Amino acid sequence: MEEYPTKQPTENLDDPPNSRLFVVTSRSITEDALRDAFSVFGDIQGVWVVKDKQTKESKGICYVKFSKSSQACLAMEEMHGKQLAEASKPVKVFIAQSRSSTRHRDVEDEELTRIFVMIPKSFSEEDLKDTFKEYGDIEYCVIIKNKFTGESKGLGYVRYYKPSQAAHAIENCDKTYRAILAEPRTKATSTEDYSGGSNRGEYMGSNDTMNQYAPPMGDPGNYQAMDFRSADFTRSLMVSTRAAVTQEQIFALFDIIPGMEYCELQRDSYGMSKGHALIRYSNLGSAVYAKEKLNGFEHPPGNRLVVNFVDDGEDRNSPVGRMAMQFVAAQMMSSVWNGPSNSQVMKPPGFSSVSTMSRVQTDVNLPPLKKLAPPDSKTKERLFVVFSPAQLPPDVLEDVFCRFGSLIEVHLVPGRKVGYMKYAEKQCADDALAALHGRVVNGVKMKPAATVMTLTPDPTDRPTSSPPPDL
DNA sequence: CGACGGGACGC
DNA sequence: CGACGGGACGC
Repeated sequence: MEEYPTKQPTENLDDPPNSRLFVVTSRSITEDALRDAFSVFGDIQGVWVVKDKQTKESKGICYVKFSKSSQACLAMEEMHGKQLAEASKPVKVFIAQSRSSTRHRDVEDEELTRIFVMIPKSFSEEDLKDTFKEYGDIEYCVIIKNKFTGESKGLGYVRYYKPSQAAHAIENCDKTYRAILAEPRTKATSTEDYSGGSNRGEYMGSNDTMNQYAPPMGDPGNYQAMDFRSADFTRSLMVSTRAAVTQEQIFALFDIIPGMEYCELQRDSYGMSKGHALIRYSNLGSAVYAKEKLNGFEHPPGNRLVVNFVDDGEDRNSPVGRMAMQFVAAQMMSSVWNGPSNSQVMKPPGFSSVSTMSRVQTDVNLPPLKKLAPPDSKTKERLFVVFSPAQLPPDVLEDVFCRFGSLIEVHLVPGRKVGYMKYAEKQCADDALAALHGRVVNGVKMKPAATVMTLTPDPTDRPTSSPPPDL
């Protein structure tokens, strides 16, 4: 009759996301008491009371895993503050931090009540509300619009009052909405007041510009003393990656440069990498230096990281920015020679040769690199490319296919040996096709072919010359 | 304040 | 031979 196994594999703890509770309670509360109290809210997959290794006594902490996030959220909402037994202290109930996360602050309702959805461009905020109100009371709906034209970008936010409502929406709404929990806004400007009612005032009370929710992850070490360190010079970087990387990998890489105060890989609702990480250093120099050295760094090999400043309109090439960077560089060099002046570990092997290696080996005589066309360029031609024996990494493909000009985007079909190269000019696509058909890059044979555009193009736009070879 | 076990897959 | 993703908030 083991309906509810107490154990489950570690890899299921966060699946689905936010389906596990962190419960702080009296040390006297037993697993059975917890199970009794929480099982009415859903299917419990496991209960674990954390005990002292030696004494085997409960530490007053436990985890309760549900099969669904909505069940866990409901249990949290209903049980928080309740007494599980006579004379026991009221329980505190939170959604457990995912096991892969290194953060230590509680998961707040703020992070669990807003969803992010893809909607038809024709949707008004009223339509959005009407669609999602069946899952719970909505505090507000917002559609992301073009700032100038006011046209919808087909994306929206829905804020519910309770985490269980947001979870319910994510679990049950039509898949085409692709509902996920919204990432909290990154800049804590905090004076938002959508409701007129309950004031979400967690951010109030901090009257300086230091960031309130930065876990002190890096060790600022000796560099705090430098003149460049001040809230005014605090700078953030955005790291983009196309291949999967872990939070730990990004952390380790950017922690090489002293002064990292914040590092978070942004995740989607399934806990996978979304391809972006936010890094913040305590000072401008470290941020400038990190971008200088790590932009283009391949990690893992073949996956080029792109590092940019989070755009705030500041000029990084200002004399003070360069001085700040040189200051950090000098500190790091001296630390390499003299040994670390603090607990920080410097540089991985090959650090100095960042981004100097070519990642493309081919017999094709390639033209030089060309800039990509802007992402919003209209696609005039797509090449359908078949790879053998396997796909090439997207950054390698971008490197190769951009060289004929006007490349907008590389798109690989997941799990298949094919992909698309989008071009803003037909001639460029034709040139790439002619130069690359049947050629080998990094041991992979490529067979690009022109595709039929679904949106019928202007006939005057299609020259009759140079038909695709070999087809 | 209050954060992560014990035991060991299966053809 | 082969075939279709994505996605972020005026401070």
